[in-house]
Amino acid sequence: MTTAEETAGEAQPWGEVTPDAARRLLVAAVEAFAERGYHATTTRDIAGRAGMSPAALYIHYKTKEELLHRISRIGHEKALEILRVAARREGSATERLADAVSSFVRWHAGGRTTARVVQYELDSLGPDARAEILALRRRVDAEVRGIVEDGVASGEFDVADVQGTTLAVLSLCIDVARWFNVDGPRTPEEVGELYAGLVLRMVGAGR
Amino acid sequence: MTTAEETAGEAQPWGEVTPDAARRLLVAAVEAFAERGYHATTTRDIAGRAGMSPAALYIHYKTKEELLHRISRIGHEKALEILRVAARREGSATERLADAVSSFVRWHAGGRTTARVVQYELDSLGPDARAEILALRRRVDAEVRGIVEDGVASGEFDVADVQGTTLAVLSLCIDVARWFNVDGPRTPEEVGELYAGLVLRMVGAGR
DNA sequence: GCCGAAGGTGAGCGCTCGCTTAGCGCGGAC
DNA sequence: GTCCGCGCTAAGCGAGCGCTCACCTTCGGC
Repeated sequence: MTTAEETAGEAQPWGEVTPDAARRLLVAAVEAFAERGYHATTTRDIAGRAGMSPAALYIHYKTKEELLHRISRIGHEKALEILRVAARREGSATERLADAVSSFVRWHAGGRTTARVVQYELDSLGPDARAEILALRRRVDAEVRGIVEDGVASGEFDVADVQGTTLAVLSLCIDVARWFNVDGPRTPEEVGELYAGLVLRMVGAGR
Repeated sequence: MTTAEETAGEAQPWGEVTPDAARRLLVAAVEAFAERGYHATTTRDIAGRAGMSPAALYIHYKTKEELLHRISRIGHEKALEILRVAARREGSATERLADAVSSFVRWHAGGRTTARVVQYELDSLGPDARAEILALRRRVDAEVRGIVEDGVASGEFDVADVQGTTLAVLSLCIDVARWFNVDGPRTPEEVGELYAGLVLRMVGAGR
């Protein structure tokens, strides 16, 4: 039901997917997977949302799972890039962590449709695709852990369990995709600001 | 594959479900839903895990969805009870919040099988069942918010956005069910302790 | 003007799904 | 001993699934 407006919240989404018909199918799949879940979505539903016949899907994708795989990889790459930009900018560890959390949360809230699929449908992938995505997740974890370690080294942060705290920070951000409601009282920007402040407290910044 | 050991981590699970055959089916459904998700689980799989024929399921439950509904209600009631006990014990808001978080997290980590179904398969319920469960969730939220409000009133906590912070605390705890791994490096007790400390920092306790 | 490739459709295959139905075995009442 | 009723099974129904196949259109190159 929401085709243009909701996905427009994401910055130029899926621009790298060509040709046009393949992108329309992929966008339709993202919406359907986010609404109903991978297993509850039919190939007929995806094709119908894209305005095509059921058979058209198989011209551009070998299986329904390949669609999920493509969505998941592109989404994880986008998430990783967001964190890489925040981690590599100039500034203190405090500033970089706040930036990382607020932009990561904005992505999960604003692009909730995509983020839901990316974060919660991993188990529906086969072993090989799943392993590839898990490797991307470890790089996501490493980016955040790097900032936390920098802050501990510089004395800005006070963290006893770096790995556990990093896990908690990422977990907090990712779960936004589960509960965030576009019609709710908060904008993605507001949640990003709130969460950045909470995370700085979690790492003991500014004590 | 894991029948006795994993569910044994939960305290006397599903003791209220009778008769015995109905309980065995329900436990089998919890395991299957947690492993594969509701839509990817077949009624034949559930019956098979319980050592019965596919038709046996329909003697005790009207539909597959009724199984999920029962699991979800019992699970939410258990979660709510855990928080009620922590919220109503004697002690400062700081002590009660730490208790609530650590016991809530222990439940999500130790009973990850159940918690996964309870927290992540809500969308697979029909509108009526879903509305009933959402009412239980609001009560869960109210319990935690009550503790946070008490802490703010007594001056123990420093929280600008009580509702938003409560949401974040619950979100952090719930997401444990997604990432916790029984074979991982941490016990449920360790995660509970770690998270209680992080949450106290989030609410600005002991500054 | 003709041709081949690319991109699409309508029909439908084989299969498995949730669920139903007819009937079997067996323990307790009398 | 007989019979009832409960708990269960074997078999299978109609429907909808992922996916395929034979065929049709459109269009750039020559």
